[in-house]
Amino acid sequence: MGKIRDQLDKMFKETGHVNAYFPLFIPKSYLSKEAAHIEGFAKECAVVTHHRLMNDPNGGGLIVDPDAKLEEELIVRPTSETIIWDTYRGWIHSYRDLPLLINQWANVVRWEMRVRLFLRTAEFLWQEGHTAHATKAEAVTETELMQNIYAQFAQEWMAMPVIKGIKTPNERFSGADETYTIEALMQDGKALQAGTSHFLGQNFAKAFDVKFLNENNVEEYVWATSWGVSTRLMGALIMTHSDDDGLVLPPKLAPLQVVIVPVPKTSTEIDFEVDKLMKALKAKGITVKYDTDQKNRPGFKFAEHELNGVPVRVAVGNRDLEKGQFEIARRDTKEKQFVPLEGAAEYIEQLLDAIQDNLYQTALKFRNNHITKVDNFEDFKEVLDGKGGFVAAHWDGTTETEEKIKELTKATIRCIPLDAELEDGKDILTGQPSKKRVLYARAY
RNA sequence: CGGGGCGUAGCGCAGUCCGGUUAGCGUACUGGUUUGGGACCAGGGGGUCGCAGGUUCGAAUCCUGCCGCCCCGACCA
Repeated sequence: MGKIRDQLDKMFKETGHVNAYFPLFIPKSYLSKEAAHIEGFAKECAVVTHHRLMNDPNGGGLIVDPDAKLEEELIVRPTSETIIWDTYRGWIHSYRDLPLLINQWANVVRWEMRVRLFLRTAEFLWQEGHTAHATKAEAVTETELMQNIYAQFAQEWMAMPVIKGIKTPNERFSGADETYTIEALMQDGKALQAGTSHFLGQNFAKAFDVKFLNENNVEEYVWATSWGVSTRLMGALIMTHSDDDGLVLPPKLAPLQVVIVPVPKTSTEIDFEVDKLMKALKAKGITVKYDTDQKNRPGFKFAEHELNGVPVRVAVGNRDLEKGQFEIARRDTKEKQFVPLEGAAEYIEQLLDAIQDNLYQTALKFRNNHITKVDNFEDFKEVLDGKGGFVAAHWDGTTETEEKIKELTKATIRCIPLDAELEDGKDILTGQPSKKRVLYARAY
């Protein structure tokens, strides 16, 4: 997560955003100010009702002190729009205060009924950007910019292809006018929403009365966006690349990029060559570890580092030294190559790039092979139950149809792709006319 | 809250149906020999068998109640 956070943070800052931190507790009254917003989150809020514990006079141990009830309950933030917009009211008065481009890294709580490691946990770390703009066009541009940054990060850093699209009204963020999404496909054929960017219109500005004077001295409500990705990305990373031998990490995000395993054990000659290689790698900014742990044998170490997804393994023993070479293995394909001692660092540098690229290409091929066009409901069900993945089908644009299909098949509309071609067709369920295909899938 | 499953050594498990030696195996631990794909030999320790009642000469095992965890359903990034 460290490298994920650092890189995203860098990309946010490069686009003019600054970090800030807002309170964990949100007074209940704030949350209720935006109607759609509270409707979406009310069912999954952790609520603070008391501020003190005491010893049970009947000997039952620690209990909540009934006399310490709060006048107004506090909600552990499920997201921070309300408390941030309440704050923005005091910060924004003039067009000169805009745009306001703030991001925060924070833990949030959504009291889910069912949790799933990495993908859906009651508490999770995420970043949430909250921006305020003078015009609608500028806010929409910001929303699209952040979707693009997420897509770029997913593809260039996580080696995970994503589809950029917008959500249907039904799947939209509570309180948004439009939700932009990046959708990924996991190896089991299920889709995963990997990041969202919301155009909030003036909904929160109106709910929290955030106005500014424009250049013509006319008072207007400000336009808003919010956008976020979470530790869910770690789940996405794991489920996109891993295999039966364990994790497979893209070199750009691997905490450890190269591990060197001495075999049979360390010796002065091996140490000498390894030291040279490590210096050369470090000079290139490559993270490397020399695994001199005496407890385990080389075979164990090989397996262990594969399990942990280390992209490149270098093995070196006396036999190699006699031949003046290292054995270099890549995690993604398991291929081994003997490489001369001189120039090994350059070889590894290129290999890391090759692995990064190969992971992306492999995932892209899989994803593209799992987008299936269907034109009737029978085929639709067959693809969902068999092949899985995204199903590109015509939709009549109504929430009723979307929900009916969800009820019948458990598939939801993941997004309306931004690059969807205009094409006359008929809704697979109702036969009503449709102008473009949307992507359905069973999703996490 | 409904349906299903599981609680036995630090961790992972067998034993429970059909009650009966001292409750066992793997791993971890210690020592030595090893080390080119998850080593071998030896050693010793480690347990209120989830909790509470009950049946019985005798309960990890049968009965009743309770507690905890996991999976599936309604929710969701």
